[in-house]
Amino acid sequence: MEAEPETRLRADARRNREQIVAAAKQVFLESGPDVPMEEIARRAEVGVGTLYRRFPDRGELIRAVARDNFATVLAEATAAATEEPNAWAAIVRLLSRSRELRLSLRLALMSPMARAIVSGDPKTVEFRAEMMRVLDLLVTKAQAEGVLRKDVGSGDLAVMCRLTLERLPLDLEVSDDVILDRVIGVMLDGLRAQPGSPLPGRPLTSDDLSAR
Amino acid sequence: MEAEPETRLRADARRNREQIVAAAKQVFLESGPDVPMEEIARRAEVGVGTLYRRFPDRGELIRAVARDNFATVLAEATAAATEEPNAWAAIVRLLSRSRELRLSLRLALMSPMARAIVSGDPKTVEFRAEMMRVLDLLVTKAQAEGVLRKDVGSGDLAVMCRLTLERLPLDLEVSDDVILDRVIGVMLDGLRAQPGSPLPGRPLTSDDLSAR
Amino acid sequence: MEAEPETRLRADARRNREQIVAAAKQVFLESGPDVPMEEIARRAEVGVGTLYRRFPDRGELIRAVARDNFATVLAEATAAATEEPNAWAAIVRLLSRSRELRLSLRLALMSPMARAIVSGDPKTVEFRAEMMRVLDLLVTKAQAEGVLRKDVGSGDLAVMCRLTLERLPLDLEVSDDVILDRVIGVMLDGLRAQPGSPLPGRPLTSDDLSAR
Amino acid sequence: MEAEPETRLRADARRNREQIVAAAKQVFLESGPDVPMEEIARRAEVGVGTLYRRFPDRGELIRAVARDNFATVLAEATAAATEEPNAWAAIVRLLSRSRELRLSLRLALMSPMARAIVSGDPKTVEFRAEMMRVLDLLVTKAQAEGVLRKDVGSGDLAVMCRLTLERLPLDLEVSDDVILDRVIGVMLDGLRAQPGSPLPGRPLTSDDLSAR
DNA sequence: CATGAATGAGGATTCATTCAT
DNA sequence: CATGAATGAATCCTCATTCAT
Repeated sequence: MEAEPETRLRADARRNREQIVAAAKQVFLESGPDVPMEEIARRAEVGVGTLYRRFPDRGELIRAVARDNFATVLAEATAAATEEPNAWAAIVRLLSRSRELRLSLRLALMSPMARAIVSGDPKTVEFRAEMMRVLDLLVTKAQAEGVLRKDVGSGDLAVMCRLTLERLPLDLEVSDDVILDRVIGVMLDGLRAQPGSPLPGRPLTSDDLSAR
Repeated sequence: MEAEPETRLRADARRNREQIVAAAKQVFLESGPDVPMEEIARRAEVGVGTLYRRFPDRGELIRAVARDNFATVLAEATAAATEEPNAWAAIVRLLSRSRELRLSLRLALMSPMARAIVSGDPKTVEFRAEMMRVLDLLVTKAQAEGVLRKDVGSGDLAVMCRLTLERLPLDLEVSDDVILDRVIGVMLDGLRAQPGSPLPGRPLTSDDLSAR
Repeated sequence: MEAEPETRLRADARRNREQIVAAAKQVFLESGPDVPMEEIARRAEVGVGTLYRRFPDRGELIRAVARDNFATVLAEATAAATEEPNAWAAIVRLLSRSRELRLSLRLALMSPMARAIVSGDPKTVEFRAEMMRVLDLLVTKAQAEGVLRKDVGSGDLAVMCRLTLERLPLDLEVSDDVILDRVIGVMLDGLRAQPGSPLPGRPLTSDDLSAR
Repeated sequence: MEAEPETRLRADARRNREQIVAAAKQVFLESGPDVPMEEIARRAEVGVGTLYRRFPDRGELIRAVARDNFATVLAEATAAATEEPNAWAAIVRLLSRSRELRLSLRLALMSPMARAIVSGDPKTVEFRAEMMRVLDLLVTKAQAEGVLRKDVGSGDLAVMCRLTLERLPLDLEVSDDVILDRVIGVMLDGLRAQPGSPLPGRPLTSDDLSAR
């Protein structure tokens, strides 16, 4: 799903690049986006030099990891929209299954620095646009199906997805997944078309989430 | 609401301490928990030396900021429980008003390092215990009132509070607050005692959230 | 002769600063302007940190050394102009005695990088202006005295001074000083008002040497 | 004028070698002898690998560039001695025309490191010997012609040539060439057999300039 | 007791050189 | 043989922490 960057690389160089991104993702998750580059290189079983040849600075690496995640998230969203029998099922799957995505976007959440880097990336904008396109569709359809309450928009849905990506602060007895699944359950119930209390404001659209 | 540490300090020393914690909170929020100590000192209009006299190392400072936040959060929770006419109203207020707390606990969420430091602090355990005590009470009462669905526990409520503390990643057109208020609305509807779909697992209790 | 930078520094800090500049001058001369900062720090008997506190980067240090040299050169020029009985004698002394200055300005001659840094410094401009002021005076007076040929200007003199600052490439049997004194002798003879062949172009003035 | 090294190389290999030396000369001049090898390779439109095949290390490359310059300088000196009608004319041409050589030897002047490498090269010794042979001849003849003052030797002449190779520090309004031509004019006048003041010491011979 | 200087370990980054393709 | 990738040592620079003033 990635595009041009690694278009023509010698076979081994490409493999290296992938190893590095994978290692970085892992290490960032474990220890935050400030881990020594050397640590990342070690995990990727590469010399620091190689890492730097591929990613001129930490920012570039962060961007690469983020893009990689975007691709995964988008793929899952598209799959849900495509494979599920109806839109509501897709939404349920998206929120629930995003458990598998939880590991991903957390990167951008960590340090303000990382946040800034990712936000500044044009690819981020692209990703967001595509993601919202998918969500828009789902929301419209699910509302037509009569299952989704009318006063929510794709923007609201996006925010809920985002929230479930959160890493809960501590090592708990119960796993993050179990816990979040319950919260998601509550949210899904809250999303159902029912007498429920009206939400403040108006449905958030994809436009509401455009940066700035 | 702070406790013993600064029990007996000369007036000016106490003022220093407070300035430092305030500056640290601010700076941590802006630039993450890795900002140079010197930066914090500058903001607090103190020399680094003074900062170090008060907080022997960065960890101590992070702990102090966290404790300060705990105090605030707890105060708000207690106030809600006390002042609202019924438990459900208190819960609504807690979730909604936590908007005012949003700025607070984010600290612990930033770097894995900060997380570790805060978790390791006995005060954190104390805080959590007290907080859960309040929530337990609210949940029980609200369920007795017949408004809160029976299959949620104080643990579930805690997690939802926590989620609303999240800083959304980007500068959006619509403010974080507005957005989160809508999600909270959905959650509250989902929390109502209604035919809604059963949640997975069993109600989370305060014990389920004990660390480790 | 240096001005504000070290205006109010604690006694020891000031001493450190001076030690560093002295060490840097020495080391730059020995090994060029690319020597490891650590080497300079070692020579100055300071930690690298201290060096960096005083001179945020290598450029700043180079600038400081250059300014220090400017002061020395200017002092010598002024002294020559003041103390010698007539302008010709001052010129002779300037060219000959610049032997003592030889060690100095070589810095700027070394790497293109160093050159760039020094040229970009406003203090360099100031220095040059003052220096040319002195030379202008000397040239005018010496020509009035009838000793200096009429077709040279202060610019020409400046260039000759500059050339004598050159470090001769190799370790020779005969010292650089002896050798250069002879060249200077030839130049001085060539500068005398005499039938000698006319020089190409017109006398170089201080303006001709203005940068750009 | 180069000798054995590339005696038998395939035509394209030789071309490569020449491109590299040319690029290196250019780049050294622009940015000093510490430019990344990769930069040189790029300019020569070769891979680093190729560069390293030809010149096992940076020193070797510097040496090659220096030797190349030596050849040029020597050729010019010989031409002057041969083609000019008399020795004085040859000397004048040598000093003046060395304008064309100015670009050359500056290399050795840059960093102490480069200096060391070049000095250590046996070819440098050879070059110097040949050069001094030519100068010796010129000096003797020019003195016999009665034009050159008696108290200078070939060593003095060599030093003057060297000085005119200097790059003047800054971007001036007037070009380096014009300026240096005037200084050379002064020197030439000073070199004329005339009552001028006696030079210090004794004429420098080629021996005086032997290294060490 | 406050201050800001000094220290030095640690992490980022570059680049000479080697080596697989 | 040419190429460009990989390596890692060397150097820059920052910042937590200590200590003299």
